[in-house]
Amino acid sequence: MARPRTFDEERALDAAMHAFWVNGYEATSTQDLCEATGLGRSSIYNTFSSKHDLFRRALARYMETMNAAQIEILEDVERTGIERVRALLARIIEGEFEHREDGHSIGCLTVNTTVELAARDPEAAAMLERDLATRLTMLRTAIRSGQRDGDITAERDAQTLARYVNAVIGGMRISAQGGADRATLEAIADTALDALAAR
Amino acid sequence: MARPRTFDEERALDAAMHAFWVNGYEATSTQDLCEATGLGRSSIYNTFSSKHDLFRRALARYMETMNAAQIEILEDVERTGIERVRALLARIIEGEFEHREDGHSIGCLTVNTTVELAARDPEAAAMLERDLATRLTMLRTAIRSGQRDGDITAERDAQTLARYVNAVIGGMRISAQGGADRATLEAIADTALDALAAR
DNA sequence: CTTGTTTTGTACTGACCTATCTAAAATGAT
DNA sequence: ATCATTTTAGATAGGTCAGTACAAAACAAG
Repeated sequence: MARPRTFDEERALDAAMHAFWVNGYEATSTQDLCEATGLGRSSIYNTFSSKHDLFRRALARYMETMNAAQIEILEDVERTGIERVRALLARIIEGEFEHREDGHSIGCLTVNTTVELAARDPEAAAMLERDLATRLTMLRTAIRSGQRDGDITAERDAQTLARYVNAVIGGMRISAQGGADRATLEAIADTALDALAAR
Repeated sequence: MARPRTFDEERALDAAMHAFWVNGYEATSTQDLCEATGLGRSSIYNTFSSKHDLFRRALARYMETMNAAQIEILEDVERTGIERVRALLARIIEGEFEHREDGHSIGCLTVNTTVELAARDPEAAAMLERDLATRLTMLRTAIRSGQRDGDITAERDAQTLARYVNAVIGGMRISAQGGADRATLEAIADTALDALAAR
């Protein structure tokens, strides 16, 4: 019994997420967010109560969609453990070339947020910590599966290997943002997998 | 035949560099820079003509000091190739624990700048590109030395391995900023070296 | 001690920042 | 059609931003 919204909240959230993803938190003004979402200031502040709140929701949404895509790869029972990790790295390279702006990779919002905000925004830090934990769990599962099958080395425990793969992913994203081309990223991924292979 | 400066330009530059390093470019205001350096606005604008210019000089200084320290490790003829790379990774871990603020690692200014500015600041991007090239050259040299001695795998070319090590370093710095402790970083480094080892 | 030059502190400028306020517009329920 | 409620647009507020203007202070050279 009141005026209905003329916009889709999730579409607006996606647009805001993209804006933060491309330019970072500080460099994205509320004016930028209005233009990115197509909403007026009132609508934004009415729906998401502040810039910081909107960022939190955008980050949460990014984590959800990203992890949903990665869990499918890492729990794919059709593949062996190491093949799942290889597929994950391939997916990440693909993502770096899907999400570009002016010929540059925009990287990964969680990595970008770790760099920009983790030290001075406890809420963002807590979200990143939880997200890291779930990603490590997914990785550990795939890695343990590979260790059981014998194609991933059993000389290091799954948690260590998971943290290593996670770090390599972060490094690949930085490399992509630094201008690395596809062949370079693929070579990094291939080399990184050498450390996982059973020998 | 005029009033002399009462401050040391290089000390001021170091202080500014540290401020940018901790908080990033956008989140460091000119007021912050005054407080960090102890200079007044006039002195800052008189010496460094703008915030952006000061940032450029701070970044250049960071790159110089960082690369000077790393070249010593990577060209240490007392060590084999792989030991040099191992020493480099150990040095980087050490650095992550030397440079902290409120219990958080402040990471690496070049990585932070790649994330925050590379896409929209062509000058910073050019500096980062040159810096990457010199770091890859240093790494390649050490890696080639290890390949000649037989302790680094010859199955991948030195350039690929250099890019891999560089990516791992970036990933370790992200991990550190994300809260990884020393043992975790050391385990990542050890695992990463498995991909370099001749087998 | 005067003159010329540079540095320095402080006040200021105009733009942009996040966020709010106000009132008109829109719509479902009665 | 009227009412209650919400969304929306636009103006506004108060603060902070990078950068400048200006005059006082500090010093070296003569």
